Amino acid sequence: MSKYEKTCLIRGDGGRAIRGILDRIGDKWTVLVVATLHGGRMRFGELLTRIPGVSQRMLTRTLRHLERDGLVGRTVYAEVPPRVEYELTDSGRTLVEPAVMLAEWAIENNPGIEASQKDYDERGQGDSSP
Amino acid sequence: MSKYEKTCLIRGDGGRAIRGILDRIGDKWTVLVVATLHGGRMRFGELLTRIPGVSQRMLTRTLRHLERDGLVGRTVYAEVPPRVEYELTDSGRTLVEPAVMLAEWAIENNPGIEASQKDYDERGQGDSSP
DNA sequence: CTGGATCCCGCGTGATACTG
DNA sequence: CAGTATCACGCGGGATCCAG
Repeated sequence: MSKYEKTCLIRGDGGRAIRGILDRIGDKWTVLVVATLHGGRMRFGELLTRIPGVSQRMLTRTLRHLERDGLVGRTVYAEVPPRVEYELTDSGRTLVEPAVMLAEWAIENNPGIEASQKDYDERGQGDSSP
Repeated sequence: MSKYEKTCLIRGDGGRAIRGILDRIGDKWTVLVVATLHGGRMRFGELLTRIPGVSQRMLTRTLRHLERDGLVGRTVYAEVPPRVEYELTDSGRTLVEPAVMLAEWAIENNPGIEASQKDYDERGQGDSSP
């Protein structure tokens, strides 16, 4: 029995666990937030700046979800100009590793995948006309 | 510089690569299909049976996407009762490994995450009433 | 058996404006 | 600066019917 079959992604739960995680990190911003936060604790505005394209709303949502999951810690400073800082929890940090695995795979395979897509798309058009 | 910073998920592309992959495997069925297909080549109906809850439409869609990405191979047998078999390509197989990483993480951390969620949700309710 | 076509709903996502 | 509220849109994804 291989290592894969042991873990095998789908267990008795029909893949509930893995699906739960994928629902979480599969959304548009979670991974980028975690990745950015991996650089260290930082405040809301900084995240907003560092993550290109994210909206306030989405950043807030994502952070709340991560907080709820116990992957990100939130610290509010009772100051006149409000300051809130976020940081990965220990749990959150453990997520970075598998995420990096995936990222490495992604970076390595993206060219091939895009090529394959292009190939696939072109083939679909030019096969019926001689 | 740590290994993470080297790969760092967000590169010059602002996370395009990783986001591309996440868009792919982040959908509801891709990972389960890949995981199931990791058990060996099998036909459409078999996948439909093995993956609980997936609809015909979604299975077809997912397989098409994976095929387009070059992660899954599709073989059609010109028989009277149509038979189509799917199997992971070499590229597809390389995806299994990082996916398993994630799955292991998911299975290991799911309990903690769900506990954290429950905790978070309860805290939100009972803090204002003395 | 395989899988395309259609209809339909809910939710994720984003733009904008407002509050503390 | 941090966060919420509201609205509007598009797409994922399920059910169902039809075709080769």
